Amino acid sequence: MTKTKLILAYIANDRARKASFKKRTKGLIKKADELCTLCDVKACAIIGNPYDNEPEVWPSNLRAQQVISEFKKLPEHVQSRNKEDNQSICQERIAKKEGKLRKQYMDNNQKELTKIMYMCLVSGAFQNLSLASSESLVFLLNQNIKDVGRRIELLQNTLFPSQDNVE
Amino acid sequence: MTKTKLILAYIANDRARKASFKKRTKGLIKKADELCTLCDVKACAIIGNPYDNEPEVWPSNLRAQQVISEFKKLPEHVQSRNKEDNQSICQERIAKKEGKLRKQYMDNNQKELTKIMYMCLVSGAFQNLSLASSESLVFLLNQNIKDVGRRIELLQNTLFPSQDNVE
DNA sequence: CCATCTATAGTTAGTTG
DNA sequence: CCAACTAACTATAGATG
Repeated sequence: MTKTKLILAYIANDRARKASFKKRTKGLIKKADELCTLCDVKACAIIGNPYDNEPEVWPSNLRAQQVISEFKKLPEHVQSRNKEDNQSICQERIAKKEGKLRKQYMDNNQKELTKIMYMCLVSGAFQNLSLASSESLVFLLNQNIKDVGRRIELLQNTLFPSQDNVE
Repeated sequence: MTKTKLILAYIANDRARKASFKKRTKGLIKKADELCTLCDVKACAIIGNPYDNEPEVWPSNLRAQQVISEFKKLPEHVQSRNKEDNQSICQERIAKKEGKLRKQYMDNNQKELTKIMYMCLVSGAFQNLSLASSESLVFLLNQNIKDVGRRIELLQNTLFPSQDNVE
């Protein structure tokens, strides 16, 4: 990331990949250290090192082992939540996410239409629109016209205030 | 970090600490994901979660276990490097770092002197300097004078070039 | 290979709804 | 509690020595 926007994909170039690995591993460990200091949590990380036989182990071999052994005690807890509960919690979450997704769809749709509208206004070419797009577009244009009307009214009130409109 | 500069210390405020924990844990996992994608490495992380019985385990419980079990196979390798080697490698590194440290000291010293020099020039008060500082200062001033001399020469050659100096 | 630099992308503390 | 926002911050790709 940076100089050029990050493309999140395997870096084919060997040099670049190695450089990235070193920098990012260092950065990751720094972040982990910060988290530990700021929030006083126990944590560990193991990062396979393609350029060395030994993986990067943080915060230290020993402490990692300790965290891991605590972690291994847990699987029972995980299963102690009964399945019904898990299912209902999941479904709740799914519903919530779906709600957000729908909202996104609508936003996207709105933006798409706005784009089409501007393109039409610039090119003057309205003939290639589908009926559905046309109808949506009419709606959008009407909305914009209303917005402009409101804006004009507001400006008139600001520039030439009457006693009714200004305190 | 941000809005206010990060103070790397335990966050006493409960709300702030929890907020920080959530944001940073998310950020950390994102970074780890990126590292995996970009460099194709195997890795795992376990982060104790003070607000939940279960720790954050990344990339998944199962994959973490796999990475850990591979990691556990390694201690032999670690020890297969004989101690002599380890020691000499360490000493090499220490020597290198010490070299850098000395360089830093010298740089610092130089900067300190430059600061003193400017303060003296501004205030005109040279009487409070130790002998050592005075000697260093004289050296520094002579260097600066030489630098200025070279600069003058360079400028003269640029402004009034003679055949000898310009191609 | 490593260190340093710089511009830009990304992260996040604090705030607000 | 969560999501969104913004203003500071930090991280890092790419270039250079």
